[in-house]
Formats: sequence, structure tokens, C-alpha cells
Amino acid sequence: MAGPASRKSESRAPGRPRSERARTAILIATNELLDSRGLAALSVDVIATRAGVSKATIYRWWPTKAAVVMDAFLAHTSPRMPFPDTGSTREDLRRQIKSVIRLFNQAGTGRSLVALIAESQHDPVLAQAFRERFIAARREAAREVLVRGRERGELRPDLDVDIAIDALYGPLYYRLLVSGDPLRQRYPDQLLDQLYPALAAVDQPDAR
Amino acid sequence: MAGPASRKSESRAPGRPRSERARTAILIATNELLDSRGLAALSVDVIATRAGVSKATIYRWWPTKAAVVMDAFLAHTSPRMPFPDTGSTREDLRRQIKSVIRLFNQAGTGRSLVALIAESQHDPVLAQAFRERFIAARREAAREVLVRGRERGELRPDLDVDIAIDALYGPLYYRLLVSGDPLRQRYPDQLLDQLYPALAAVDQPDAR
Amino acid sequence: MAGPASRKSESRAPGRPRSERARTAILIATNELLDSRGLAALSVDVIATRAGVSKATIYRWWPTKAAVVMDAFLAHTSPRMPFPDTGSTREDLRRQIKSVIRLFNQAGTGRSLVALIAESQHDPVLAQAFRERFIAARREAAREVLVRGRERGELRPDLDVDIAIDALYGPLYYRLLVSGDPLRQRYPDQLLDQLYPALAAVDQPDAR
Amino acid sequence: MAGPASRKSESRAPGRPRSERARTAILIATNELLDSRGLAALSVDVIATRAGVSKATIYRWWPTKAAVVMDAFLAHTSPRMPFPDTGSTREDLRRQIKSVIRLFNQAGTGRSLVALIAESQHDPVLAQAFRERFIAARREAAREVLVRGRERGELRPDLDVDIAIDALYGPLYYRLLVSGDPLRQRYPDQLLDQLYPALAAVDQPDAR
DNA sequence: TACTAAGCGAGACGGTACGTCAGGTCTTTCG
DNA sequence: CGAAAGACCTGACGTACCGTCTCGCTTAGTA
Repeated sequence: MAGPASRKSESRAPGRPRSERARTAILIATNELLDSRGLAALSVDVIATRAGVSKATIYRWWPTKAAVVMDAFLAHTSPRMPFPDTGSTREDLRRQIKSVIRLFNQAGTGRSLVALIAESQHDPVLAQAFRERFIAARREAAREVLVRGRERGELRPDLDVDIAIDALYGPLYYRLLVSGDPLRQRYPDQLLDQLYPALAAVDQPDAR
Repeated sequence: MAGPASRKSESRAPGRPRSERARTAILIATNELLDSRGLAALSVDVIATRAGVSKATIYRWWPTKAAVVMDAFLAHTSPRMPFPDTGSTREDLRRQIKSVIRLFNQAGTGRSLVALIAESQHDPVLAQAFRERFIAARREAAREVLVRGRERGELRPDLDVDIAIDALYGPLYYRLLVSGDPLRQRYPDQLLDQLYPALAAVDQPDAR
Repeated sequence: MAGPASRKSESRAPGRPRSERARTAILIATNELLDSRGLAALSVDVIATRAGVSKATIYRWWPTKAAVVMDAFLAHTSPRMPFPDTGSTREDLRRQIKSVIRLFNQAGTGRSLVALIAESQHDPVLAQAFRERFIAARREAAREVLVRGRERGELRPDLDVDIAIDALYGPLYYRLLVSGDPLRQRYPDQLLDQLYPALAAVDQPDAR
Repeated sequence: MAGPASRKSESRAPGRPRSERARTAILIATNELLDSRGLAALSVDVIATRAGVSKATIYRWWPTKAAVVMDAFLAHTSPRMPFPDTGSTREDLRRQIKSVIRLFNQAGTGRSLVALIAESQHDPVLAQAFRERFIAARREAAREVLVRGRERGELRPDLDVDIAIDALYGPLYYRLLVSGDPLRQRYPDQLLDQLYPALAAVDQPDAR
């Protein structure tokens, strides 16, 4: 984006620039602490100390501890979610579900995620940010697969994409947050065995 | 522990008996506060004040604020969940889903529920209690319907009941906790339109 | 003293009584810290730690760090100010002045006093308390001596007592707070040598 | 700005501020803030903002907020203290005392003064500066009057000038800082009525 | 009728973390 | 090259709840 010639006038704001060092130190410290000690040991003071940073600096840039956790979470989560088009919609979905489960089961990430969702329940600002910055992207990726499948005739033409996404992702979050049942490797297949027929076009050979 | 006939004539322990008045006042106050102010304003101090009760009395009977919330939640939730057998499995499911949505959308209950789940994320004891005292009952009710349907031949013989429950309930909790999308009256039908075919026996007339 | 019938069995206020242990620990810690480290090292946190007390306990009973300092100051200052009637007004005054100087020069007390006066300059509540609880008592003691002297005919009949007190005490505070000049043992005599004639009745032998 | 040879030989100080504009802006802002809002609203940040100046610029030239206040104070105080020789020592003293009281009662100046003295109590550097740059000058002026009076035979030959100054100024600072009693127009006369006889030569007609 | 045991409201206690603020120092960019 | 802008660290502030702990009182069953 920022092409080399684009900064001809590029008059940066005056004053000491924000310290990138501090920013990353905070995010790293947050992730490390979440991994090692869990959410309980995550006070702003502790993050600040561990990051070698002042508490005020944290509050300058994040309104809330949860906001820090979210950025930390996204920082090491966002980039790693490739969704290749395998040709088979069912396989595409299987891979997506599998990657979500992998994410949930990763020590640090799972805890962060759970913490963020828990916090969201009494922090509307965080809730919105979480939805816009994490959930929306996930749904969009799933939507692409589903729409593509529908266009290809693999999925039923009257498929309600949003409901379908609820049906595919909902069970995962339900296990993570509510029932506490484990999400194993084979769960994607079990789930799709039960659900895919409902999504597939009637004449699909693998519909059932 | 509790010998069966050991205290038939109920020789009460000595000392002043537990005040029923205090107990109900606490549960009512908790529900009222959740209704009116939400989870944020729910400190033990505030509950105690509102209930006209000492903080110590609360801690004498509940280990945790969340435990109080759970009892308060169950106190006005438990009794109202009848699941009649309508003859049609799909209709039975529709009614169950509908009643869950009604519960979620009720001001006080929805918030309590959300609060309990949020708290459960960092309180394993609460999590277990919540699952045993609320979730398990729900799943059991749903299981009955599904097993009955399978036995009747309305549902596919290889139906995995647990996965099916995940698929039916998961989306509801997902909307409540994660996506924040509203759960409207017609959602049960929308959901079943998408999912029921996957559950139904292949020769069922209403499978699709 | 307290009400005529003194209220039967003296029913105390409900609730856990204030901890005398905590109260004294706080005052002692405050005085010790003032003595040893001076006003600079006197944060509420430090007092709390040293006293083995919670910060909240301090704030429960004192609105301000300075208020604590005042109580600590009065706690070990108040009781020790006897002003015997020596028969000679000049001698009475000399002793009073001497005792004030001794107070000023005592490590802990002097520093407390200075701190209190400094704080008073931007804390009207403290200022009033300081005047009522410390200054007023001093002035009253001095007033007694002066009025007695005037009645005895040792002091001029048209003596303005308030101005006289200003003239006797003012120089001491002036040295303490403003000029920084030392207040030595002989200062009371030097001061009275200069001032007493102005106060004395014209025919007094020691007027000049 | 200032022409190179414009003032005498003008040996340029090494640390001289480039911007005279900044320096005066700071002093003016400080005085204005003291006048309008009092000492409480006087943070270095606020001064900097109001003066349109960087905080760093203030710290470059003054070690301490109090040092700024002192310069600001002197900047509009120093020049206005004329002490004419009226021929009568008592009248000279009366005028001096009156001018001090006027200074104390002036909104901005009084507050500055009080602030400086309060700050001096825990800042020895400031204390010394204050004494050297303000107090010493005052005492010197008073000393001149007293010495002149003694030489003229108006004052007692064994007058201890330093003690006398304490006795004349002390009460004023005492009222300002300690007792809080008001310093009215007639106070100089009241004070001198009580004190002057002690200073005057025995045969002076106005000694009593 | 006493005595004993426990529950009760009130409210102070030691703690932990919060989010804010002022003081000083530093690192940029601009004039 | 000095000065503005402003980010930074430090450290104290005062507040809010937490869960525990006395108190003195009340309410039973037991002696």
C-alpha cells in the first residue's frame, strides 16, 4: 500500500513517535502470561511489569485490559488461517472446522478466546470489536465456501447461508463455552456426517 | 451420608435455624439486580444491601457470587420447561428450541445465563455445577425427543444423538454469546428447515 | 458527662468495632516515618505497609494524608505542655516560648509541624483543624498568662492580648518557616529583652 | 532580536534561552494561573499549555515548578517596594509593614507567596533561593530603617536589629500562614502601638 | 427457667487491582 | 540548533470489591 514514492510530503506528526518496542512488548507479554498463568494472573500491572512498560502507556493505547488481550490474540492468530479451495465443498468445510478446533485447543489461543468472549458479555465495546475483528472474518471465510458450493450446485439452491454458518460453527463454540465436551480430531467429520446432508443438493452423491 | 431413616422425626440441629426469609430475599435481590442493572452492577455488597442482609450471610451459604446467581437463575427457571410429546419429532424439537429462545430473550434470565456462562469460563466449580444442574437437564430432554424419534423411525437410524444436540442447541448459544445476532420467533423454523433433513430418515415425507 | 441516665448498659454501635490496634499502629508508623525519613517518604502506601494495615483502613478514618499526620502529631504532642504559674509573668512567658522552641527543635515534631502548616496552605479543612486543635490551645494558654499578668498589674492595662500573642509567637514561626534562622536556647530571653518592656506596666522595675 | 552591542558589553551567558518570548510567556502564564485558579491548578503541564510552550522548555530553565513560581512572583513583585525616609522611624516602619500587608492581601501575590513558603518546607534549594532573593531584601530594607533610627537616637541604643525585625515581620507571616487571622489596614498601627515602646529610646516622646 | 448453639445484621479489616494523574526525561520533526 | 509536540517511566493517588473477622442480638432446642 504505502508505496515508496508515496511519502513525498509525508509530514509525520510532531513529537516523539509511539514506541513500537513498547507496543510489541505489551502484546507479547500478554500472550506469554495468558499461556503460562492464564487469565487469572493477568492484571494490567503484571503486563506492564513483564513488558518493561508503564501502566500509563498501556492505558494510553488501550481502554481496557480486555482490549489488550484482543489485540494480543489477533496479533498471533489473524495471519494463520488459509482456506484453500479444494474443489470439494465438504472438504473445504471440514478443513475450516478443523482449523477452528485447532485454534480452540491451542493453549494460549483457546484461553484468550474464552476470556474475550467471557469479557464481551459485560463489555459491549469489546463485544463489538471482537465480532468485527474476529468473528466477522471467520463468517466471511465460511460464507465464501458456502456460496461457492451453492453456485457450483454442490449445495442446495435454497441454502440460507447465515443459518448454515450458525449450524457449523455454533456447535464448536457450544462445546468450548457451554457443555465443556472435548473437541477432538474426528469431530469435524462427525459433525459433517450429521449435517452435510442437510446442506447438500438432493442429487449429490455424497449427500448422505 | 444421609442415612435413610436416621432422622425421620427430623431432630433439627440446635441453634437458630437458617432464615428462609434471608435466603429468598437474596435470590430475589439477585434476580432484580440482574434484570435492572445487569451483570456489571452485581457485587456481593450490592446484593446484600438490596436484600437487607449481611454480606456474611451470603458467604455463609454460597461460596461465590456466581453460585448465588446460579441459584437465583434456577429458582425461577427450573420449573417451567414442559416438553409434551406432540407426536411429531420435528414439532417436538421446534417447541424445545422455541422455549430455549424464549428463555434467552427474557430480560432477567438471559442476562443471568450469560453471566453464568461468562463466570464459568474462569471458575471450574461453577462450570461443573452449571452443566450438571442446567445443561444436563436440557440435553436429557432433547435426548429423549431424539431417541424417541429414532425409535419411531422418524429420524435416521444412525443418528448420533450427542452431535445432533450440539447442532440444534449450539447455534442458539452461538448467537447469544458470540455473534450477538438476534434470536427471533421464526429462528426455530429457519434452523429446522436447514437441519432437519439431515436428521430425518431418508424416506420421511417432510425430510426436505 | 454523657447524658443524665447514661443509657443503661451502654449499648455500643452494631458491627465490628474499630480496631484500636490499627489506629495506634497507623499513628505510630506515621510518626516513625516522619522522624526517620521525613515528609518526603510519607506516602499513604508506606504508612499502611509499615503499620501492617490496609490502605483502605487509613482512608476510612482519615480523609487525607495530612489528617493522619495531624493526629499523629497531636497524639504525641498534646499531653505534654504544662504551664505553671511561676508568679512572674515574664518568667511564665519565657517558659512558654522555651517550650515552643523545644517542640520546634524536636526531630519528629518539628517536621510534622512544618508539614502540617505547609499542607494547610492548600487544604482549608486541614488548616481549620490545625488551628482549632493546636494553635487555639496554644493561644489560649498564652492568653491566660497575659490576662493574669494584666490583672496583677504586671502588664500594661491597655494591653491588646491578641496582638501581644502575635508578637510573641509570630517570631518563632517566622524563623521556623520563613527565615530559617535557628531558634537557640537563648532566643526566648533575647526576644523578651526586646519585647517585654512594651508589654509591661510603666512602673514595673523589670520593664527595661 | 537584541542588537549585538545593544547592552553594555553583554557577555553572553552559556545557557541563555534563545526565546525571550517563551520565558515571559511562561512567567505570565504562571502568574495568571495562580491568580485565577490558585495553586491547585498549577501543574507544569498546564503552565506549558497555557504559555504555548513545551514542558521540556520549562525544565530546561527551571529545576522545579516552584522555581518557576518564584521567578514569576519576583517578576511582578520586586520592583514595587519603595521605602522613603519620612523622617520618623515609626512612620517608616508603619509604611513598610503596610506595604507588606498590601502584598499579602493582593490576590495573586499572596497566593504565590504562600505557595513558595509551603513548597520551601520540603525543598531546601527553593528555600534558600526564596530567602536570598526575597526575604533578605526585605530584611535589609527594614534593617536600614532600624539602624538609621538607632543612629538618630529614636531607637534604643542596645536594640538588637535582627530580633526587632523578627518581632515586626513575624506577626505578619504568622497571621498569613499560621493563625489565618486577617491582616487589616489598621494592623500596622495596632502592632506598633504594642511594640514600638519596646524599641524606642526611653526619652522619646512617642515611646508610649 | 436457664443454658447453649447457631444464625443474623452491621460493619471494620487486610488485600488486590483498578484507572488516573503529576513529575521529569526522552525522541522526534519543524522553523 | 533550539523549541514544539508528545510519548515514555515512575510512583502515588483514592476507589471498589473481595472474602474474613468481630461484635451484640435473636431464635431455637435442651437441661
